Amino acid sequence: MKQLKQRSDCPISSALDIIGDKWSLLIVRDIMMNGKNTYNEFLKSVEKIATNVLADRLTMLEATGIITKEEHPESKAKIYYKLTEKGIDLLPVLIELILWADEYLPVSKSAVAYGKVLKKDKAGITKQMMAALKKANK
Amino acid sequence: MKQLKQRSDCPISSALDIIGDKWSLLIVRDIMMNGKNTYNEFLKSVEKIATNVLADRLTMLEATGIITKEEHPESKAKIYYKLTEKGIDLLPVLIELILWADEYLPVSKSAVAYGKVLKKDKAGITKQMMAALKKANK
DNA sequence: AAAATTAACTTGCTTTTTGCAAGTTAATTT
DNA sequence: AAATTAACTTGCAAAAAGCAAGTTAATTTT
Repeated sequence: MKQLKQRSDCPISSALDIIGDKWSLLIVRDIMMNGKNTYNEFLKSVEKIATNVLADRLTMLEATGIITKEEHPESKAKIYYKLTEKGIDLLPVLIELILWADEYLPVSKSAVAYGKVLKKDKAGITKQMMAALKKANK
Repeated sequence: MKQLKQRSDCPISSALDIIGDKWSLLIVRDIMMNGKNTYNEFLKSVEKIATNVLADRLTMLEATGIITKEEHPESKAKIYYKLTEKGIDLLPVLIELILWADEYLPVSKSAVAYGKVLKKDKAGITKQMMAALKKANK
C-alpha cells in the first residue's frame, strides 16, 4: 500500500497526505452522493479507476478511518463499504470543490444547476446533508 | 508536464484533475497564507518539494490559471508568483481541509488553536480573508 | 571588475506509483 | 453442474516522484 507518512504538522499538508490524490475523494463521493457501496460499483464509475488502485485506496481509506468494511446485508459475496464519521465530515471539502469547479471548470449541466442551488444556501444544505448522512449511518 | 485531461464532467473529479495531488495546494497555501511568492521560498517549505516537481507544478498552476508569473518588484533575478482570482477562490477548500485535519489528524498546536477560532466563525473569517486577498492582489 | 552567491530552473537516474490485462477464489445464479 | 459475479491479486509497461548535480542569468561581495 501507498505508505502513510506525515510530511509536516501543517493541517493542510496532513490532510493531503491522506486524501491528496486523484482517487480517494472520488470513492468518498461515490459513497456519499452516488449511493455506491461495493467494489464493483466503485469500478463502474465514469472515471475508470484501475482495479489494483481501487483495492489500494480502499485499504488505505480503511486504515485511516475514513471508511469501514462491513458485511453486505444482501450477500456474503459482497462487501459493504461505508463512511465513518471522519469520512462523512469530508462533505464540506467536497462541497467547496464542487463550488470551485462549478465556477471555473467545464462541468455537466446538472452540476452547474446543483452549484447554483448550493451557492444560495451552502451552510444550510451542508448541515442538512451531513445530518442525513449521519442518521443513515447509525 | 503532467498532462491535463478531464476524466469526467463531474465537478469533484474535474477539480481533482487539477489540484488532486500532494503538492499543488501546498503551493497555493504558501502564497495565500505564508507570504511566499518565489521559487526558492516554495522550496524552503517544511514539506520539501523536489525542484523538478516544483517547476512542474508551477507550470501547471499557471497553465490552469491558478497562479501568474510576474516581474519581481525587487529583482530581475526573481520571479513573483501570485494567485489569480481562481487561485484565491480555493481558500474555502483550504479552510475545510484545515477544519477536517484539525478534528481528525495530529497537527501543530498553533493549527489546533487556529482551528478553534475558525470553527467559531468560518463564514465570517473566510469572507474577510478572501476580501483581503483580493484587495491585496489588485 | 572579477569572484562568489543567489535564483530559477534543467538533466539524468533511480524509486515509486499508476494503468492495463489477465488470473484467482469464493459466493451466487442459471 | 456450469456460468456468472464479486473482490481481489499478479505481472508488466508507462508515468510520475524523488534525489543529486549541473546550467544560466542576475546580483552581491571582495
